[in-house]
Amino acid sequence: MPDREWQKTLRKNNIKLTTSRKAIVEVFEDNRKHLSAEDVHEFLKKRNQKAGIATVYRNLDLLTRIGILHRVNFGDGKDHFEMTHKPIHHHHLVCNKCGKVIDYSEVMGESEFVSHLEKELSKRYEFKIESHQIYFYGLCNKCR
Amino acid sequence: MPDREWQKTLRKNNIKLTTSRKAIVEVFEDNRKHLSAEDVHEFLKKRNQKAGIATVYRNLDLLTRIGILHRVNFGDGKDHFEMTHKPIHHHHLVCNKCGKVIDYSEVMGESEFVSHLEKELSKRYEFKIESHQIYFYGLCNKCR
DNA sequence: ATCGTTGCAAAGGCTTTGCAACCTG
DNA sequence: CAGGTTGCAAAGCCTTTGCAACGAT
Repeated sequence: MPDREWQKTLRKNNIKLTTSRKAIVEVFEDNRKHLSAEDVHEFLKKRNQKAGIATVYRNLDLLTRIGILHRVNFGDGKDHFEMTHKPIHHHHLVCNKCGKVIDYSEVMGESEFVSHLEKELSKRYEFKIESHQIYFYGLCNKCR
Repeated sequence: MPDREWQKTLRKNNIKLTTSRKAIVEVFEDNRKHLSAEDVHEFLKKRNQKAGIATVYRNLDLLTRIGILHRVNFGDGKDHFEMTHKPIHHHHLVCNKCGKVIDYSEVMGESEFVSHLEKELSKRYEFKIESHQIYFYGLCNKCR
């Protein structure tokens, strides 16, 4: 089986492919969602691939630093992570009442507009933009 | 002196205008920035309007719930707050290296585009959108 | 064999909470 | 005067860290 993209990234950064590390990335591959450290920890337990919670934190941080994961924040007091290379680039809708998070993507013209914004801002502030996140907050269909 | 807008909001929600509460909002009025609870606490000390840190937290939360403040997150592990009704609506650029945050506004076409997005998303997900936030991450001019 | 990585438990940082005293409307 | 609000200290949560044992290259 050929290396997956993220394994190349590990090698390129001289990072070892340990059992826990591999298992953690696989949780995200099988679970295309924004998981908290505790979520990941739980998923690993279910698969009998237990890793200490400290290991989970250390790896989420490391994988974020080298660009395999993204850190997102929904205002619930903990960090969440998701794979950077999802099939489709997306953003989030967060319910202010129940905390539910909806991923959305493919709104017509959005990516073009974001490119326009990035170009304008990087020029205006001499800022090298590497990523962006858009959040909409409100009430979901159940909470309205 | 006529009531300021936020004082009406307090009254409307049956919330008392206490000394600490007033002082906290004034910190934001004089300091149009994204402050953490600790920042606010410090500013109050400087003005000899000390309030316990718990009071600061409780009020930041309350003021956020009734819409006078907005909660923003820059990935530094603590919440930051800013006045909702700034003279100009704005978003943030966050430096991944030094953590510096730049407020920006008035990029041509941005507000029109966001309205378009909101309309589309609220229809698609039956979601009542109340606010939004856009973050760009990258390297500031000093860190590049 | 080397040096990164792991687990555990302890420590740390931010935020929330219980409770009695206090203050606003 | 009633009920919201405050201060203080303790407790709660999420996250990080020290250190010895372990494991990938």
